Amino acid sequence: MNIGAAAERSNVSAKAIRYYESIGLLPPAPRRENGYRSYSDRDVETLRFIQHARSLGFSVEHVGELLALWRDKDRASADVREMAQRHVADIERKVAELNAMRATLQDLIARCHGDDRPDCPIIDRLAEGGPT
Amino acid sequence: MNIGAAAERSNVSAKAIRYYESIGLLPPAPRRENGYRSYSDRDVETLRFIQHARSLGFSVEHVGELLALWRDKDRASADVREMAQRHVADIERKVAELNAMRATLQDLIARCHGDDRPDCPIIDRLAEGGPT
DNA sequence: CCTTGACCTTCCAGTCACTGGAAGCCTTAT
DNA sequence: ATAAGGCTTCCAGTGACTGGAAGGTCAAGG
Repeated sequence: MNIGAAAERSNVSAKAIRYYESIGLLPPAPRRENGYRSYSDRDVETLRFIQHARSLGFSVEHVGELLALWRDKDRASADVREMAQRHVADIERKVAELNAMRATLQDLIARCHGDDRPDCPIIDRLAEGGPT
Repeated sequence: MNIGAAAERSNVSAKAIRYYESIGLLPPAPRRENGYRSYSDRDVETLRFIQHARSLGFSVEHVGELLALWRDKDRASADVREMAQRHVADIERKVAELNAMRATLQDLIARCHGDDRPDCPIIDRLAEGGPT
């Protein structure tokens, strides 16, 4: 099948597939006589794997490691688990960071009357920076 | 004061200050005879404002709008408040997305024995994609 | 006077994970 | 014959910087 069909079936854009090939995440696809890339059902499975891993927030680099583990039938599940745990820790750090921002902003919003007067604790906080 | 001192006092790197100037977030700093940029205490306040807004997660573009509101003594606090609210909504979307990833991953992790056997629901889920 | 080191200047490249678009070839249908 | 659509490559751009190279400036020390 051509790249467009593989893209549709895997939910990975043709652009992205070429990109993955260019950075070595995927091996170069075999070419037809006309130069078109040719994909098998197996390749589509790989693309789906990538898509799922990406949608869980794994970086492309980590997806490469997950692919290697997937292909390694002798892998230790502990290795996969550890990667997932590290990634969860990463996500939790980001969530904590975002929640801290949200809390600060919501506090400021609550104290801003939000009418046509210029007085505004949000701007004040940005200007002063100290504990308002 | 030179860019290094302004950077130190504002907690914005010299590189970033030049970058902000290059994209028009800051007006071009006046130059000394030797070509060095010269900053006033007022400029440092502006840089601090930027730093605080950035650390609350506002994009550089939005920081520009916040700066404009800060400088506009006739602003309506409602405008500031609305920007902050939009930003909070944005943060909440991201948090929700991250939490969905985290939940899925934690579920998979819980069901992965994580020893030296290869069997692993995490890899299975990535490969199958369907509800495991 | 000269050097050393710490500044400062500009500009280019790289990050991450793609997307958009241009220019051009291939295939299929009308 | 031509039009539409898919394929190819390559270049540029995104956001918000950071790192580094090449070179000018300045103050202190030998």
